[in-house]
Amino acid sequence: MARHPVRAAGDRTPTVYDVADRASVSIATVSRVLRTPDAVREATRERVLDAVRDLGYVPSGNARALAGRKTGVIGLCFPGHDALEEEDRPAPELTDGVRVVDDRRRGAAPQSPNLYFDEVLRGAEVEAWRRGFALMVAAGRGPARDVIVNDIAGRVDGLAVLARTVSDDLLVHVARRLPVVLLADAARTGAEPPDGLDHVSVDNAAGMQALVTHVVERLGVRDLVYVAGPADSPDDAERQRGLFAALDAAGLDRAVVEHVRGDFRRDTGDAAVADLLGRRVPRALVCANDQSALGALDALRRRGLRVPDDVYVTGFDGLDVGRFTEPPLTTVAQPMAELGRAAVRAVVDRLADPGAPLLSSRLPVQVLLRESCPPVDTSM
Amino acid sequence: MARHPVRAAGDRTPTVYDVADRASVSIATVSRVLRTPDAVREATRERVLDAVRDLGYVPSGNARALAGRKTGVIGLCFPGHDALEEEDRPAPELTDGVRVVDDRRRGAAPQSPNLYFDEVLRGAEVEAWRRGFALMVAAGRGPARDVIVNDIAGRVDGLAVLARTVSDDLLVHVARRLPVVLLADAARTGAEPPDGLDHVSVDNAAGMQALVTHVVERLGVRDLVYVAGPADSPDDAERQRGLFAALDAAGLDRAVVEHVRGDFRRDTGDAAVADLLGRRVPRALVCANDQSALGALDALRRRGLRVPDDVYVTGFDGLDVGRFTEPPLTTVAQPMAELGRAAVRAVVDRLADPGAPLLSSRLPVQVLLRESCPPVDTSM
DNA sequence: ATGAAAGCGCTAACAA
DNA sequence: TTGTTAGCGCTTTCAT
Repeated sequence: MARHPVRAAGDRTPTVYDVADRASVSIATVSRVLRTPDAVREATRERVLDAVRDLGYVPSGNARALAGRKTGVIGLCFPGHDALEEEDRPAPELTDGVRVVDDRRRGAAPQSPNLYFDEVLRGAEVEAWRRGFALMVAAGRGPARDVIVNDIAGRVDGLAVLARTVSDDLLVHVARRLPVVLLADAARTGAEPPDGLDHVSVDNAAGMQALVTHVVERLGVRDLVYVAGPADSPDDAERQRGLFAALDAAGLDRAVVEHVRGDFRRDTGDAAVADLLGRRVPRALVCANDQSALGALDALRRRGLRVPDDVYVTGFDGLDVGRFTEPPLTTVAQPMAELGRAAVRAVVDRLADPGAPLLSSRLPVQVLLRESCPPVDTSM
Repeated sequence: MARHPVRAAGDRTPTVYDVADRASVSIATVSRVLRTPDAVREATRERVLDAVRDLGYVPSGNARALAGRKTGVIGLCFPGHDALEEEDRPAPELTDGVRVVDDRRRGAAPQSPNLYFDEVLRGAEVEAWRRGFALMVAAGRGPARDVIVNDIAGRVDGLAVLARTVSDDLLVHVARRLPVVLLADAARTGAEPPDGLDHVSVDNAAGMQALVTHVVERLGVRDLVYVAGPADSPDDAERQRGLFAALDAAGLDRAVVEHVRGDFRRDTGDAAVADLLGRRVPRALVCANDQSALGALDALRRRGLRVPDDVYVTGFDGLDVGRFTEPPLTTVAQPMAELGRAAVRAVVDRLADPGAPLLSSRLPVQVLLRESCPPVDTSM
């Protein structure tokens, strides 16, 4: 068994010139063999391919991109993965020991990593592959964010950026060089979104409106509490708009709805709700996202309240876990993977036709009625 | 509001030369301002920066990488996302309609996308960011796989590849050009893993052994069924090794264990188990992964069998959903994100010291005992 | 502190 | 069918 890396430390990585030499052809022919094989006589091609094999030649993507004026890469930037960025854990243990731990339920469930971005990323990856592009990702954290985005912008053909990842200024700056599409940029409070960019987002407001309409009109609930997200979240703002729209349409006073300010995380959903429940128990708890709803479910269970019999609970996002909770969680499913795909599609389209009119698409959402807030009132 | 993209269709993207012209300096100075700002007089620097701003200049990463002989990018290759690759769904609807659907539990749960890779990717991304690298991903599908990997290999400084993504030949080929680390390459059946590469994997065998030891020794189970994975899965092979090791150590005949061949997917776990249960009901169902275990849970519930009272069920992977099932799923948690981080770390280390001895590390796993197969027998 | 000039490894005319 | 030759946009000595 080898005791050292495949590549000897002193090896210079071979270039077209090396291959050309070894195959006794010009570098142009080497290039042709790789890019347009049919334009080369069979025998020559074989010789070149052999040389490639013998030398372990891998063409430099950078040189190729430079000469060809395109990279074949699309960049995807989104905010950092919160769960992992905070804890600065120790180096992993490399022991062979297997710990066996009692992990039965105790207290509130810890925050799980944000699955939202994972799915967007997955969708983007799939679409990029289909279109023959590679994908470069940067989940920005901290001040280095702008630097890295700028950096990435210089190595791709187009960029998809999730809202609020980087400053608008930077966005506009790089958009002068390459196509940029903005993802999930919900209605902003105050500032206008950067102009001149393609947008792809999800219809938060309509989804929440449909859900709440179901709750108040179909289930006849008059007493509900909204467990909000962070005050500065555009997503939350949009969802609240939908909430109010539904109330208005049903002729309900907005004041009937109490707001509990959460932060989209599971433990807060839990804490905020636990606090609220000490005072009063509404008929329905409409949560701004699934994580909070999961927290609420936990809090309710610990207080011995039954869902949906005593309280209806709804979430928003459509996380997979929602199908496995007890009871399964009613929610509004966002087409997250679809969002990623649509983003890549938008970039590629813009690349193909730089002059096309600006795109601003909203992907439809879906209300999934499950046991935590069922299609009809089954509590009687 | 703008009705056209920021970048006018005819704009040539500005280069160092344009910036240099506008700032009345040489291109060398422009480069210095960007790379080593302190080596430039303040006034000059300002002028250059202004020009950068005015022109919307973003340096070409490719040119930079070419001249600098390094890209600052690490590549990550893994097998395609199965869930999405199969269905070739229609273009998304762009209507504003919100569908409201009854999504209450009916029958087996559909397959959810493979969360395994998502987490590895997340870990890799975090570590890459920390080390100042960008990450380029390719989830290969189909025959184009090798092509794209080769392609990516040409545009990164190092590569992390999940086992079985591409042919060994290709792996060895590209490893001659840059550092390659192989991920989760479990013991193979037959062929030797490519030599001369760094390896990072997870201790499948030890994990399964610890889990089964618990089942047979602590819980005293003698009648168990193993719901296996695909016959060609090295992961499954390792887990089976662990299973047998535990049986041997407990003095149990391997023949007491019936194998049900599954394929790691939720619906098969369900189908295979449903079939089995028609014939006999063992005391414990040891599943090769969590997805199958989830399917098993479903099948058991539909037959009115109680977990853990009638049957113990265990999984393997440590997916987050396992904490929310009824009952919560006992499993072996793989440090998936850690795997991604370790991979990037290995690549970066190899880059730093090409001559270092080969790395072959196994990350420890953790047995999580939850209600589906608890620490002690509580059924009496 | 700044400039001139030589590449980095490849593609794409244009010639032959 | 194959070779010659300009760049692609940047970094980096080496001078000045």
